[in-house]
Amino acid sequence: MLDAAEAVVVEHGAVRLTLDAVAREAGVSKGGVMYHFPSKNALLEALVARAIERSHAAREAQLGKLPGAPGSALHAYVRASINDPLHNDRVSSALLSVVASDPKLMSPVREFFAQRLPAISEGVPFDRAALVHLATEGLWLMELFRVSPFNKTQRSRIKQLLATLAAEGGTVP
Amino acid sequence: MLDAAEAVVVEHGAVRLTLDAVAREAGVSKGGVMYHFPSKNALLEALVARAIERSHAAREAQLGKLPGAPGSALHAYVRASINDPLHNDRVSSALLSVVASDPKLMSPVREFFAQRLPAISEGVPFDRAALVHLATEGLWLMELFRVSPFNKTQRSRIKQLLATLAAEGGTVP
DNA sequence: GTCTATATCAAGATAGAC
DNA sequence: GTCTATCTTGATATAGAC
Repeated sequence: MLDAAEAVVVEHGAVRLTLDAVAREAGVSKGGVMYHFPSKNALLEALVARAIERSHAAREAQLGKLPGAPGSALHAYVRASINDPLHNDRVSSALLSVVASDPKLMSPVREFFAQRLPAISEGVPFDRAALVHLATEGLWLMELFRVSPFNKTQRSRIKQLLATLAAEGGTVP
Repeated sequence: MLDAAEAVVVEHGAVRLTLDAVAREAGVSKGGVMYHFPSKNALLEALVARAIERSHAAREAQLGKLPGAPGSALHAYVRASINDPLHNDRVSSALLSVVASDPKLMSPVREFFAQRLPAISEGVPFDRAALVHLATEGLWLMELFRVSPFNKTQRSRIKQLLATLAAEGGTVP
């Protein structure tokens, strides 16, 4: 059922995430959908929770692949965030614009960000953690809204730059 | 009329930017609103254009206040973006979530970003321009969505860091 | 130019049969 | 658990009077 909802969101955007559309996609009727989710907000909440969980998992996975040095948590975060568009990104992307307009739906997202900062900052000076975090998030969000002005070459250069900064710091010319 | 629409957007969010609400705020009737804007999308387009224009003007204003050294365009951009919440930010904030779900409305925004990058990159190495740009945009967007995990102290430290990097570059520890 | 009245529609939600 | 049918609401948009 959530899979069907995600499919709708990815395909048509979250604005057109209607109970009808989910029902059609899932091969059931509206009534069937509303048995599982008493309201549309409940459905959105579940989608948000899932996206957060996946994002967390992606970061953990990257962390497992890196040797445990200072800055590795930050580095893992960068690697997990800057990737070729993954399924979860497409879902988050479409979701964000709808979720953002409802403070109640945003609150788990806010908490997610609040908890992530200390986790990725571990063993790294504040300036470095903040800068890398903000730039990574900036790229992610700009790509989410499809307003990133960087081309493929520039993007991979940025990717490299952020990875280096995350792992060792460095000088910005 | 646009002022009324902005007032509604700021106060109740763009989701509730209805023709009724605009009419009430402007002190006219729905018919009156629709005389000026044939459709709701036309109204949104006008709001987007206005927000873009103001954003551009804010940057120009900062640029005028800085001595013309290499990196001053980037520095001016940082100063214009990182400020205590201005009226235009509140409008953009509320607008973005609605506009983002309509590619047609997003296209002027996309163009704005594309044209801004070369403007603020002038006379600055790519790495520095990209990093500062992304981090600034990251902070702006996170604050837009109220998910920034930084407190007041941290924020002003970041502000200082970005200003320094924009103006002279530097070392990230 | 601005108003009122109305058409039209899409969507969330409810109730009760099966 | 899932379906159909129906209610209700809120919003865009149109038509035509003033």
